[in-house]
Amino acid sequence: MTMETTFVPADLEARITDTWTSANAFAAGAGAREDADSYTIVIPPPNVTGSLHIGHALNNTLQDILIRRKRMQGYDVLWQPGMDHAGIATQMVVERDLAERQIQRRNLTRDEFLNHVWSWKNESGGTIINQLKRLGASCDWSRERFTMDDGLSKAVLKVFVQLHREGLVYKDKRLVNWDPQFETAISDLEVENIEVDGHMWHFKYPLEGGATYEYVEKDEDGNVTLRETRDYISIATTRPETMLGDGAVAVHPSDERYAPIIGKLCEIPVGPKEHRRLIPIITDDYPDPDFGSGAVKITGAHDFNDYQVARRNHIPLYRLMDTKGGMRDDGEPYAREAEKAMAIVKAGGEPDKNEVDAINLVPDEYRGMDRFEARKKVIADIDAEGLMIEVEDKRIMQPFGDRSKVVIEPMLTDQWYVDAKTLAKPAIEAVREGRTSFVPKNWEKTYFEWMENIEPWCISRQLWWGHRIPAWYGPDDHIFVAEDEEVALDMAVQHYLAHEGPWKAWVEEKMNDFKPGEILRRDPDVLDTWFSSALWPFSTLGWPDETPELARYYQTDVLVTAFDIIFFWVARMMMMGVHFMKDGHGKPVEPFHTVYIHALVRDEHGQKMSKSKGNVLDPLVLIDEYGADALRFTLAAMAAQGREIKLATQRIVGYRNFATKLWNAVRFAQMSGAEHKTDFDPANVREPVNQWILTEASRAIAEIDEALDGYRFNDAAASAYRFTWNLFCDWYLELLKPTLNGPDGPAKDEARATMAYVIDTILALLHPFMPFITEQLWSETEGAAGRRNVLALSPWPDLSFESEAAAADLNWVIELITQTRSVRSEMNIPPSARLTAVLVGASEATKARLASQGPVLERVGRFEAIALADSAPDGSIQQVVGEATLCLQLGDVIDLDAERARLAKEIERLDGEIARIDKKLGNENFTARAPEEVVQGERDKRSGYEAEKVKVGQALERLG
RNA sequence: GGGCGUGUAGCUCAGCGGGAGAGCACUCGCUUCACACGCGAGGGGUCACUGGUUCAAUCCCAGUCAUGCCCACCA
Repeated sequence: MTMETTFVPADLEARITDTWTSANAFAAGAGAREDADSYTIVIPPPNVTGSLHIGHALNNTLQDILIRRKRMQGYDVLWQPGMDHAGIATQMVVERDLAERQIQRRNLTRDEFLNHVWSWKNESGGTIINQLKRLGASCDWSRERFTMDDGLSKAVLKVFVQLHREGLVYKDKRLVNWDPQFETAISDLEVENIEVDGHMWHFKYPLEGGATYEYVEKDEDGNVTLRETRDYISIATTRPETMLGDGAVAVHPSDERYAPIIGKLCEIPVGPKEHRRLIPIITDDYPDPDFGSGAVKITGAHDFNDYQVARRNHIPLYRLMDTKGGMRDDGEPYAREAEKAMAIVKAGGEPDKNEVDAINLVPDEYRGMDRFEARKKVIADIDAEGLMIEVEDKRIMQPFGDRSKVVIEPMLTDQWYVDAKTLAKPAIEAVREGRTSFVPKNWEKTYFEWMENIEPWCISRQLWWGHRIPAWYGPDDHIFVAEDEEVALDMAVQHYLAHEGPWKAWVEEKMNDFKPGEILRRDPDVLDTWFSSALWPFSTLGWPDETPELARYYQTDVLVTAFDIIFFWVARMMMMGVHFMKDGHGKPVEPFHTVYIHALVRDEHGQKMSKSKGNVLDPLVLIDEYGADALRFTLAAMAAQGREIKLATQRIVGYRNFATKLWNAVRFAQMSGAEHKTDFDPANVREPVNQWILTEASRAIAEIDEALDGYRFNDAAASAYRFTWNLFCDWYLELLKPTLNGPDGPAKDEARATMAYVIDTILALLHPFMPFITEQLWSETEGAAGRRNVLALSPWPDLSFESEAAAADLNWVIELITQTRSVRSEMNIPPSARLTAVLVGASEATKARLASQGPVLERVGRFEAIALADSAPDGSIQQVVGEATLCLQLGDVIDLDAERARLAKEIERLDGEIARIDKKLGNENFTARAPEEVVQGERDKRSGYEAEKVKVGQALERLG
């Protein structure tokens, strides 16, 4: 076997992937022990339109680390992959695609369009799956699922129908967030509120018939600051175009300024003068008397606050806009429509929603106008009449669609809702009682906060791509919800036959000559994408069928995601999971017992990565350049809990170097005859250096296990890094060199075998982090080891080995060499110079160490020889190592002044330490109240420093 | 307005009651027979500020300042 000096990831990543594939290494249960527990993670399904960004890379790296370790530990592992159909995103992409071929969706039938989507999906969709494979994600790819698959669609239907039957899904007409670009409703979560520069316009709403009143303003002490006669009420608004739909003006009941005109009518100062609408001045607790003029226009159909006020006060809701956000262009001429509206106002009482909705209160000259154009015209018209009081510049919060980026309109429409409040209760309990817990724990607060204030979830979307709502409407618009049309039809027939009325005879007649679709119309809307995502942990396992996979792998273990998905997805999976999944006793089974929330990845300055800023790091480019292993290790090493990840390519370079280091260490071991023995037993190891590295390996394994069990990926990565580089490479391999270069014999054999064993341990420990290079190195050493398996299916290291004696020996060796190097550097002794040294005042133990470790010390410390002596030779540099003093004999070359200075500095340092401890020990409160072992520890440290100081002092004396 | 978080070496970050750490950057020295994507040795920090608890505080508590994010209906 020959290995290049540098590890080139691009050459072997594809090959290693093939190795895993042909070993079937990622299949559910691969390599599992008999009677193994299951370990399941469902992937957060990426959008079918998606491509791998750095957030995906982090998310899937962390999952893969968990999965690969559990697999190696012998669990029955399933990492369930798949994709989300991403309703709006996909429809958008396909529509754009079609537009390039001069095809408009509106010119296609629904089925034609859906065919286009499916063929787009088959040709261009799902590139992210291959990108995940490049990252090394060890999902069971044979089980890939798609939220629009037959099985998952069946789950969606069942859930919708059952929730409807239980009254937890219902249809309602209320204000929703409307996206005028996509012409669909969206949920609260899909709205981003962004602060933008805006204006607030103050207008006069004249009182009916030119009436006047005494307007009085007072300061806090009740002194009158303004008194004037007014024939108007002052209204402020950020959205003048909605004035056309005003239903009232509201003031606070305690606001004395307006008390004289409560119950009177005022005029909306827009539209043809002869048909200005009059609206009542009412009281409500909503207006804040201290804000603006204290009077608020109430536009119930176009503002969420106003909607509440309007409903409370029986004010009609006038819809002004069409689905594109333009001013309505339907109905009768404005004059006629305004009369209808006035008739309603005069009649009083609760207006019929549908009747009001049919009224188009947009003046004729505004009809069909874009909403922003209409705003300009309203302002200009009012200004021209002299009714504008002022324009205020103001930062305002404006809602935008998270996909379309256009301004969202509150719109009065019929939509389907999930009663989230009811479903949230048991989902809150599950977390409250610890059956599901968040890591880090503080995210539970965020979860509770949202779940306890949850609003009805709008689940219908006016799109074509998605799960079509299984609701059918009869000729009288009666709703029948069922899993298919046949059942719905049965329900309808029974319904109509059972109810006397105009439709009974009609149905009886149709029954004789039935044509599908003649009696029932299906709801055209589809469900919110997140509705199907909410079922992902069990729908992917076959539910509603009782499959073996469902029994085996549900409940899943941990869900790994970023905090921005808690509301969209985690909360909804919790709601659906506890509602639909029950154990044998009917108790809810949560979809996962742990939710691990990781950070968002930022650029190196903490800025959000975005195309416009040009600071996007593309994981695929990084993989090409540095290898998937380097990227993965970097992400893991930086994934500390509770902190965002500021990713700099410098770090990736550093971990690429780490991969190269590992590569060369194994290369060196191979060249040195490392022997991978399957029957290697640490208990039979005799040499201290080998016992020491096994002790350290054992510690590293324990650290990594503990860290990964606690989802502290960064700690695990740091332990693996330190052990591999700073202990194994920097010390162990160096210390082994004399033996490896020496004569054949038991010592060399043991070195070769131990070295090979520890390398296997390192490869296994690093495998979850760096699967490619470790798998490659594992196969490089195949011949000697007689490997049975790919590393991915090999056992996770399980070593408990400790030799205190060996650790003490080697720590002494390391200290001696380190100190000598330090002295060399300080005294400008060339690294190449081989020194002669004697050890003075050595204990029996140290003498024994010197005897056994002598050759190693000489080689690694670059000594000509180290002998024992009773006293320090003249003209030597002395350093205290433990209880002994090492004297470096330099003859004439020694710079006595420099050496005196060095020793004096050392004494100064020791004096400082001793003084600090004395201060502590001199404090009676400390000696009396601190734990005995802490006090004793300080005393021990003090005597150590004291002894060292004596020896350094002696060395100084000898210099004269 | 509510909630969560962060301020530690030039930079990016660990640590979190008893001797201030890592990586990168920096300085110095190395053609040491695995590796210059390397080896060795260093310099560099009133651990934001002010109080408090404690024998002991970078760490716990309170407040201040700075800074980031999430949620929210001030027209």
